[in-house]
Amino acid sequence: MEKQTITIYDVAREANVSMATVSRVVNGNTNVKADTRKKVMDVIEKLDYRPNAVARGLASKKTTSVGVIVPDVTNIYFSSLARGIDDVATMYKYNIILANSDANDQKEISVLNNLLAKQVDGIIFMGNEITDNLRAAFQRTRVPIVLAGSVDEQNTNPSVNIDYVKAVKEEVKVLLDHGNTRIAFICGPMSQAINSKFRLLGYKEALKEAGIPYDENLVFETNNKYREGLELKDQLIEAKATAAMVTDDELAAGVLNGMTDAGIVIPKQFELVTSNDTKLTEITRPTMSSITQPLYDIGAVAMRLLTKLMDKETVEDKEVLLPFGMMKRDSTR
Amino acid sequence: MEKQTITIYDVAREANVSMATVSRVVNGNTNVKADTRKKVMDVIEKLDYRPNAVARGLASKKTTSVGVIVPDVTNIYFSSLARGIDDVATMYKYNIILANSDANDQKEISVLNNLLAKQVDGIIFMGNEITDNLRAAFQRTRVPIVLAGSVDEQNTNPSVNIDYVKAVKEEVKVLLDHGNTRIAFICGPMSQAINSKFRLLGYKEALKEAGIPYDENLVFETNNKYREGLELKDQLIEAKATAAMVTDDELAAGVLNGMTDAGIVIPKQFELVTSNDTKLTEITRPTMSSITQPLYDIGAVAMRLLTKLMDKETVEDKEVLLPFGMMKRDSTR
DNA sequence: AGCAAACCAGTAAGCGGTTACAAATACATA
DNA sequence: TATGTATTTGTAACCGCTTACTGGTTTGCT
Repeated sequence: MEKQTITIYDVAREANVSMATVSRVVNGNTNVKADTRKKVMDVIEKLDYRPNAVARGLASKKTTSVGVIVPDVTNIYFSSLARGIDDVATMYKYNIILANSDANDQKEISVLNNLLAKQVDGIIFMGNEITDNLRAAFQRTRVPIVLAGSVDEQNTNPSVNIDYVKAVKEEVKVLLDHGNTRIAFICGPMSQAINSKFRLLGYKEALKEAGIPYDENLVFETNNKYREGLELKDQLIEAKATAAMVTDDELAAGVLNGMTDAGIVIPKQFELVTSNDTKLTEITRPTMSSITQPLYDIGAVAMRLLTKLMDKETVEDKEVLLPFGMMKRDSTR
Repeated sequence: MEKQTITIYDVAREANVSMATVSRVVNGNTNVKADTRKKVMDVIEKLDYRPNAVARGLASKKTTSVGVIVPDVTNIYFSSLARGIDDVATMYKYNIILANSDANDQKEISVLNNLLAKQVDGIIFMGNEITDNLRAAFQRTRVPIVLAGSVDEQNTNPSVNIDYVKAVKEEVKVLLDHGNTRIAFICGPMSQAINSKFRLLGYKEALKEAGIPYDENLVFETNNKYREGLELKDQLIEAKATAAMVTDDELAAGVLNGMTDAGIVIPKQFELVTSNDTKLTEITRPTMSSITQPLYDIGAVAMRLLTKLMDKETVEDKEVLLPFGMMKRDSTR
């Protein structure tokens, strides 16, 4: 009892016009007389006709789908971006094909190829490490790709971010102003440019301007996991850190709770600043001061940028930096 | 300089075979002589040929894409499910087209139609309120649809869940065992069957067995937002509640922090149990006791079920209930 | 009225694959 | 060697839609 699908032919027959005409009204082509249009629309309505997007895609070479590559949707930083992407995509009649990559080079490439095979019209990539392989794969396709909340030191692709160097620098300065001289820098994988080339730089610059020597023992590289943050307390104490700049909220929550559990009073004895201003910053106790980033907007702007690229509009500014801010909450004095 | 794509024809020509043969080797059809296969594979390799999934989809009427409708990816409960779905989908060579619905009837229906127009092979639906309109739309298509972490009282679609009635009942019993007699039930929209028909029922049953009368004033309906939980403190105090069963972790975090901010010591003066065992339960202080649900697995199993349905395998058990548990943390005594 | 321009609608050739069916080749057996 | 069968491969129709091109109607203007 396969319910057979009705095609453009059925509509054409029923409306006594050619399929070309039906196609025209479906696509809003203006070269159709008003009453013909009406007649066709009525039949479409009556037959509950819905054009087959696959056939359309094949014929027009546009699928109105964009691929979204994300390390892990479960991470609220990325899901926030994804939400912005989806909303704007919907606005422009695109669908998103979402794929988790676990920030794994191999997966990223296989996922990318997969997406390209599906003929997506564009791709939004999140994940901060752009390996040479990946960059090469990016280059090999003519499908526009934009990076969201992710930097590539070589800037081969359009991207939407905030100025991480400056943001970190300013927050570290706040910490310095409070009299801290031993400020820890707790970040994700240094293999990611965003950490090693940008945020760390901001941290160093702030120290430098304050005339405080950079101390490697105050730098902690992690995998951005809550649990890792939790377990950092002893090292932090041993390093005599009195404050920390953390690059991920989950990680920061771990650090916060770990220190608190160790009996350290925050912010009195230890100040902490995090980076992404996700919901988590409000949920922890004490709440966490943070660099504020317009996460949703980063996604939204990236998608908007992508639509322009897909329409072959010329975009002047391919490297968008959105404004950031600082939100003081209870983890700083 | 449009980099032209290479098609199955190019491969056929280059390998001196017909396109049918190429198609066969690409699809792993066994009716191909070993050396022909080799020859074709070499050309595919050499030309870096990747079959056009859209054309394939049109010809074979299978897109290897499944639609995933989710209220909001930003909610960690749903993103956890989504992650399970994606992983299993990838395992079975499917891609997921993700769409946020904001749990809004209108959007859900438009998104559904959209997905169907894209010819997805199946759909996973999350969102607990299945309106008649939506149910009708579900019924109208022959594309298999499974509900993940979402119930429909009328059970018109296969689904994967835990036994919410029982889970809530057991947790409330724990609270009762601790001597609480005024236990609040704080939930999301009652328009969602999962709250009004299942969890509330579990709550009532537990009370009944304990011989405690049901008191409407102890039931709080919200929209599952952190902020709402935060603001519930006065009402909770006024209702003389000494414990609460909460149906969403973000909401619970709000309640927890609200009460704490109001000077109530948890769990000494107020006990709290939440429902989804997401990362949040570990991040709050005190940590939150929770019903444990295999969120990732619910998504994974739902997707696996869907693959069976898409393959037209007969599935005996269309209403999967996964095991749940209880995790005692610091928000209960 | 006559003719060009503007407007509408139809025809048919793809888009890049899958697949039923036919044809060709290989292999086995008598 | 002839014949039957099994195995490979090729041919071509079709999936449902877009769109270039063509031709028929209207409309506007002299």
